[in-house]
Amino acid sequence: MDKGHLGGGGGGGGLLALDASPRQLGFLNLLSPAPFHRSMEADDGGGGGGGRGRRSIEVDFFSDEKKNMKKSRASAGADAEDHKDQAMQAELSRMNEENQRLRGMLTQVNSSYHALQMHLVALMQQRTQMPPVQPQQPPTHEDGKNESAIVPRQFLGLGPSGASADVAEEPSNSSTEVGSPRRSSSNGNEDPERGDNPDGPSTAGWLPGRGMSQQQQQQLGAAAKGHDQQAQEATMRKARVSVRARSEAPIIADGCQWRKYGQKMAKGNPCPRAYYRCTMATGCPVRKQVQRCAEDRTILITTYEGTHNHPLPPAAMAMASTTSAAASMLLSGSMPSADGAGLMSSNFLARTVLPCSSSMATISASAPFPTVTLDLTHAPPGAPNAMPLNVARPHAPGQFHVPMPGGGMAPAFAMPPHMLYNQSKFSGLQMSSDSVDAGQFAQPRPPMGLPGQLSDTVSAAAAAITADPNFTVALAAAISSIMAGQHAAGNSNANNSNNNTSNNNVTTTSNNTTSNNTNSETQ
DNA sequence: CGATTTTGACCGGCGC
DNA sequence: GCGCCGGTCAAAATCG
Repeated sequence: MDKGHLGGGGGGGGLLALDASPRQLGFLNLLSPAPFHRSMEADDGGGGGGGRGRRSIEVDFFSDEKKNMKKSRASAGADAEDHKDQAMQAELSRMNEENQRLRGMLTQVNSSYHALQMHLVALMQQRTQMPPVQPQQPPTHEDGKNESAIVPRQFLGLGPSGASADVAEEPSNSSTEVGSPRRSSSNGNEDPERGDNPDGPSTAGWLPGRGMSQQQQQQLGAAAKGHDQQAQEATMRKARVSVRARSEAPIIADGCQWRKYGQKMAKGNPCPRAYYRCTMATGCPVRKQVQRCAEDRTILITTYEGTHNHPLPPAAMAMASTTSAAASMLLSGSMPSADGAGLMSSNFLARTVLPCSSSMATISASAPFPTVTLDLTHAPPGAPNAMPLNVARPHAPGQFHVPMPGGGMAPAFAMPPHMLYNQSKFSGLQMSSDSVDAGQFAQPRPPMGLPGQLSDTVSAAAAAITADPNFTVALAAAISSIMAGQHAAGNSNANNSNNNTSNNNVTTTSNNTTSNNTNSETQ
């Protein structure tokens, strides 16, 4: 299906798919010959039937170059055609050079990304094969032993299926879902994976929402674990990851293919909320809600729910991993209600995301579902439209807003930015010099050893790219997911050190009930 | 023709 | 029990 690449394939609707196909995904396709651009739809949703009436907008990050060329052309004027030609050619050649350099940079970035990706996969595999109880785990964390066993899996595959299926079969991260929908009616049955796991309605991760929960939960209960499991599962289904990013596009390009299945006017927000379902695989439980912020319509709020149950392209994996990671954090006991814990995980997330976007990570307890919010609305340093958003954003009582060092607020943990990388267990990422470049990318700075002009060019390119919410989201997702993996692995460390007590607190919230083995539930 | 979007209707949860 | 609201379904429309 090459039809729509985006948003669900664009198909009938003519939607441009910002999101979808890996091919088009800017983040991954930095190397593509065509200028880095993304297409987008203007306007949220509204529109009349089936994509008609929709208009698409192409955003070209190199448009400035084009403009400049035009300008130069105009200035040349009629008087000197020769000069004009010469100037044009000079300009062109210069542009070509810059282009090549940019491509080189992009190649580097890409390779860095792949390196990260590989590392992530390696980590995931390690975690998968790792025995439940880790040797280094501090003895003190008694309750945590379950977690230690579990969390990694959550990272790998939050879902029930994740426990078994993911290890053996799934190449990518995937597996179960964090949150989830309810009614499966059509989907549930079709799900191929479910067929594979007969025992697990529960396993499948995607449980038909409302209606099903009872029946299947009954089955589950009978099967074994009982209420705890049920509760946990429920929580899993409900855990959500919300990403706030500045984007004119109707949806964030996260590398997945989405199909819109509904749109509703949400109370208190003039902008409609759109509901999307992942269509990369039949029966994929992942859904997302897209809505513009009522206060600032340039901000796109994308809420992910669930974990993909199919292999994902790298780009999609980043976001998918993030949702899993975030959910795992939620489930690992660091709930919002738990002060220390929430703060801890919030900070963790914040630190995770910080490097690339100076954003905020928020964990919301007030929401109906445990939600981790990644606020990427703060453009990276050097980015054109950096606008503090949090100012306008009301802080709900139940939410923890973790100030990011780059965000103008006092750092939760007083540590120099560079420490964030290291202390965030970023060491794992620094497997190659290239990875470091990724960091550069995140925090634009003049590349070393590059000529002045080039460095400017690179900075500009970096700024342009990082300014793209899609990129920041993807990068943030990748990093956060990796970190989450570390976190999960070292859960004993992270949680134990700070959250041990939190486990107790967790119980108060419905969310928290899930703290135990999520994965095992499947069987 | 197949895939997708749109949109009204439906369902279930929740608060009163 | 009733109404509100969020989320989903599914028929119709549309596009490539």
